[in-house]
Amino acid sequence: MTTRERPTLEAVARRAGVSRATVSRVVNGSTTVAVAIREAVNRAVEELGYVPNQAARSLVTRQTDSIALILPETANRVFSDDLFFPAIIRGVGSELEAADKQLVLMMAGSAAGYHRVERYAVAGHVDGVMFASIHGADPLPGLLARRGIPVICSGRPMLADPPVPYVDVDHAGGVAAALRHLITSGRRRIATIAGPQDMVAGLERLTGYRDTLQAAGLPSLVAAGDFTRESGVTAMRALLDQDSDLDAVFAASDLMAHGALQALRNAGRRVPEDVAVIGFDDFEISRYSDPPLTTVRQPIAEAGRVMARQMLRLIAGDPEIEPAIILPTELIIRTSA
Amino acid sequence: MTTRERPTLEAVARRAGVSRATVSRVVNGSTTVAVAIREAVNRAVEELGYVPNQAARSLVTRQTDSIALILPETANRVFSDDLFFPAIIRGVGSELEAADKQLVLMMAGSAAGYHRVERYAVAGHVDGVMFASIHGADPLPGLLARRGIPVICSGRPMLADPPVPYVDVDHAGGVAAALRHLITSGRRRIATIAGPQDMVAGLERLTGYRDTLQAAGLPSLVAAGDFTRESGVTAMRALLDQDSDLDAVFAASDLMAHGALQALRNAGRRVPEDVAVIGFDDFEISRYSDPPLTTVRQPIAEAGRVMARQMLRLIAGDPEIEPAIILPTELIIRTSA
DNA sequence: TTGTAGGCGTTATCAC
DNA sequence: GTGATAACGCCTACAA
Repeated sequence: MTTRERPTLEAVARRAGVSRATVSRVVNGSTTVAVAIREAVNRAVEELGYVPNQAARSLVTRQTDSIALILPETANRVFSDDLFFPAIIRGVGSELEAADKQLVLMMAGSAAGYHRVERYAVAGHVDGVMFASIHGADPLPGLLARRGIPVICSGRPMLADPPVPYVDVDHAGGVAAALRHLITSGRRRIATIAGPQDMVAGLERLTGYRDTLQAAGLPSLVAAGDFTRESGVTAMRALLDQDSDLDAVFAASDLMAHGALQALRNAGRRVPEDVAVIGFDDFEISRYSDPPLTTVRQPIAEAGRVMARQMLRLIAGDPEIEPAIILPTELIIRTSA
Repeated sequence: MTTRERPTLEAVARRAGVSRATVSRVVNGSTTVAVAIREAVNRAVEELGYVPNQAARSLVTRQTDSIALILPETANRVFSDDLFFPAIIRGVGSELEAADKQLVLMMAGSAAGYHRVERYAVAGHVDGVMFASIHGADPLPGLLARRGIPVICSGRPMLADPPVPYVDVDHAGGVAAALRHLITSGRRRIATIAGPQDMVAGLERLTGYRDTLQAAGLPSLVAAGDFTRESGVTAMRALLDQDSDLDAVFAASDLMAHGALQALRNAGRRVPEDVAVIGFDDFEISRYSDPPLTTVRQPIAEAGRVMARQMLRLIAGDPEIEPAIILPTELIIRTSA
């Protein structure tokens, strides 16, 4: 390991025969430097392999050019086979890359991790913080915002002392479209597998289900899930126990829908002949399920992109950040319903 | 947004009626501070909500307590439905969390992104750099190592000017076990869907296939893939075109195996009756495929954990880092073969 | 257009 | 034990 001493501005200046200030100007792209000198400096930078020390730089500029994305989950949940996080990371990443900002991903599943994240952000390690999802009345977004740190949430924060701008999708509209499709095709005993009720996405999809069925004068039947495939299997079994004649299920996530498909198959039900199934997400794999899944598509990657864009505006000091942006959802009809 | 001024050491010192040096000692947990003073300082820290400025701190300590994990792919590839990256991130993340280090994930798919990553690391933003996978003769690991930055790779780097320590799995052993299983169960026309040949994982699995078949005196039949499901579909079709009587396929990744299952079904072949299929990875979803996939399990998350552990030792200055650690693979027999 | 000099917030080396 | 004080490497008025 060649622990070569890292050259400083000073070293470059000496080599180029100019002052530190001039080197700094060239490095930062100032236009008020004579061409000859600029070239001499650039040559010296090249020869020495000079790269500015980030700590020294941000000590004075108070900027780091990197932005955090908080995943308030354990690594195990974030990167299991749930494709929500990957999609949002993809969206955020592409947008920040275009802006030449560095994305700093942070998993904050444990209490310790949570605290580390807070300190990390407050310590000025990043210029802003985005939240990929929010559990319950999470105090962190408000806390950081109060510290003067730019914050944007994906998903409406349930609590936000200083209101934090957010990006979300139209849960209610998507659910309503799904249920209308089921009702129109003659289904009358429509159950749901709900998502976790400490998350806005889980709450709003369940509310949408209840409201729509009530308006249609149909009974509702609810089983609890947590967005995972396993919980879908369990919930589907519970639903069949409660009403063996149900003819449709709306699952609040694609993974739970896949679990439901599996449980239905094991119970000897045909999909969609006996029971129609609709999910929510439209992950890639839902095109390959057996049968291919009818589902509500939510533009997760797009939400990530929009969130990153809002963050960049916030950091740039744009005073007119929309307090909320709601992206549309769309029913994708395949075979399962 | 309450842009409250961030308190400094100075402010805390004034409030507690001590010097900056003493506050620094307390904050950093020095034991040589009188109890009464320590408490006074802690109170002041609490009241002011003081958090050390990371830039100032690392300017002098030359440490950041964060470690980068480079994903040399576009965000689209990293977080598609390929579960390799999530697994390695999970492993690395859990280990670093335990060590109270911050994991900084960086996607470096584009040339620009690649360059940004290099600068980011050289600028001293992180204490060390891990590579999640390596394409071809990637110069970056060696380049960073030459700069004196601690580097660990997952997967043997093909090029490493100063040799870089790495963690990998036993590709050859896994492939051999898979092929032995096929041969033992009577298969004689065993094809393979190879992975990308610019990656060690792709290379070694193909080599393992060729060597084992040759030793068994069986013919080999190879189609190229790139680890994705789609490439698996295409490759399987090509293989059937070349030898419609083949009776087994070894795919170098689970996703390609899934693609192969799909293509075989579409071609009217039964699995495993007509054609046996074996994959490589053992992702969660492979337990749910139709039929459940026989596959070579590689301990990806464990590789991530080991890699992180080596990195921590490297940073701590441990002089005895193993140049290579190879983790075992295991054949998981399900239904497809 | 270029150079000088002060300061960003910490840590660490000294005396006291 | 505690307090001055000098770095750490860079940016940026301000002067020249």
